[in-house]
Amino acid sequence: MSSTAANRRNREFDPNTFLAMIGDVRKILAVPKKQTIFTQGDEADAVFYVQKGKVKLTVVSKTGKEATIGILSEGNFFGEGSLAGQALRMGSAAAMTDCQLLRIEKKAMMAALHREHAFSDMFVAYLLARNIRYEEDLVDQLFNSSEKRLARVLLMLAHFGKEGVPETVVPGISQETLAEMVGTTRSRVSFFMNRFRKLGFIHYNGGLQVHSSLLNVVLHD
Amino acid sequence: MSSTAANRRNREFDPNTFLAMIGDVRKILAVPKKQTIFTQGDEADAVFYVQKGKVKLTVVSKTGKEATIGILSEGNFFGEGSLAGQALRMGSAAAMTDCQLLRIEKKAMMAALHREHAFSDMFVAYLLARNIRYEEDLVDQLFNSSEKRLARVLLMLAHFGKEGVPETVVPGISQETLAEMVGTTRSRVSFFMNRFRKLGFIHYNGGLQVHSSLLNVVLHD
DNA sequence: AAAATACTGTGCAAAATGGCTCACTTCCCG
DNA sequence: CGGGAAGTGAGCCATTTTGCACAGTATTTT
Repeated sequence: MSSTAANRRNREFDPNTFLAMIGDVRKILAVPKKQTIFTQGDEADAVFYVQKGKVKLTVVSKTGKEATIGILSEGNFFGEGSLAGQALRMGSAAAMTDCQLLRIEKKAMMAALHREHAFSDMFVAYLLARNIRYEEDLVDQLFNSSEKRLARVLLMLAHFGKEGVPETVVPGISQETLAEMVGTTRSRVSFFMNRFRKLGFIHYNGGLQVHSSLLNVVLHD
Repeated sequence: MSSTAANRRNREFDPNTFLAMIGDVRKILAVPKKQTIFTQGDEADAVFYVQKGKVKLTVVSKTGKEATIGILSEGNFFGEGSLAGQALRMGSAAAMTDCQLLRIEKKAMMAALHREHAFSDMFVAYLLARNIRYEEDLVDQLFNSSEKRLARVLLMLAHFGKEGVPETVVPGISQETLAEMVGTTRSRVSFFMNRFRKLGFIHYNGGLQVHSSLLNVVLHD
């Protein structure tokens, strides 16, 4: 459902229109896989827009635990906290694949939001979609067991519905990362993944294949 | 921190300016305590703005469990999902106290967002603040035990920092509701509340008093 | 004021989860 | 190519959490 929103956005605003609205085209970053984009505690003075690739957002707690807040694909913003007055990054961002990012200075972003109706409309649409997504994640945490949460994360990572493809591979994502997204331990993820595999919900073929029947885990009592 | 953002908003946009921007002043609702504002599954064709009072947002799962997504005070919007294309309400909203609400038709809202820069800026600021709040809630769920989550919820409900008041009373909120917000069972809430009381972190005086020392529960390992 | 309805404090057994450890397997880098 | 680092599958046990159940205490309602 968040992919639906993303598609809607992409139809209306291709990256080029986008760049024109911001004005400064020189701030396109090519970030290689695994490279850090910003770190928790850094000064926050810019917003990023993913043009290509996948970005992982993480937070580290005072006790050293790590959580993964989200994995963003093209068409998404991150680091928007800076626009709301957060002076420091509340989390870290890193490239999971080679990425092409647009770095937008806070000032330029706010100016564009004032100036361009279309841009502002688009950003509002993005924020609404993001809100919905966060709300869903939160509800998921409040309602479901770690097993169901894992199933849901896997389904979302598989990009179901995109072009009607019945199943898709998730690029090398570790059980550790899955555990951080689900909010549980790696051993638990290992345990459930094997259960899913034995039940035929997922399949290893070089990469990881998620079968849509995994939905049953989420939907069933 | 979300109250900080709310204050900032209120300084810049008082309800009257607001009304002028929307145009139609006749849609102010007076909602008595406990009354339902909308129900999960209803058609979603309007956004609401809290001018006065407290509103509780809840979601019911397929298995009948209930979760409380948030308790909103004045200065907040709710039901914005409708603007993002959600045709049906994903949750329910009910008045916890007598409320004064502004009901804004989806069309009027979107028109105002197009037309008025100031209004659009304000709404973007609101959405950013809301995003931050959701992210914090999510991180809290991923990191902390139910005891710490309860402590955090109590602290937020107590509106700390508002005018430097060291402690505040939470109006009649049941353990059941707290459990729904924290994502645990009522018996667990009862257990922790008593622990907090014995440790002097909270206090019953007719209403519930939350002492700032409760912060220690959240901060300590 | 009596009856009906919430709400709260506890207790307990069953289930789920967290936190480790250890042995293997893969993958990447020098 | 070899070694080291990272990732995975399993098992074990202490805690935490759930899911009831019940009795006592407020609150409302009539």
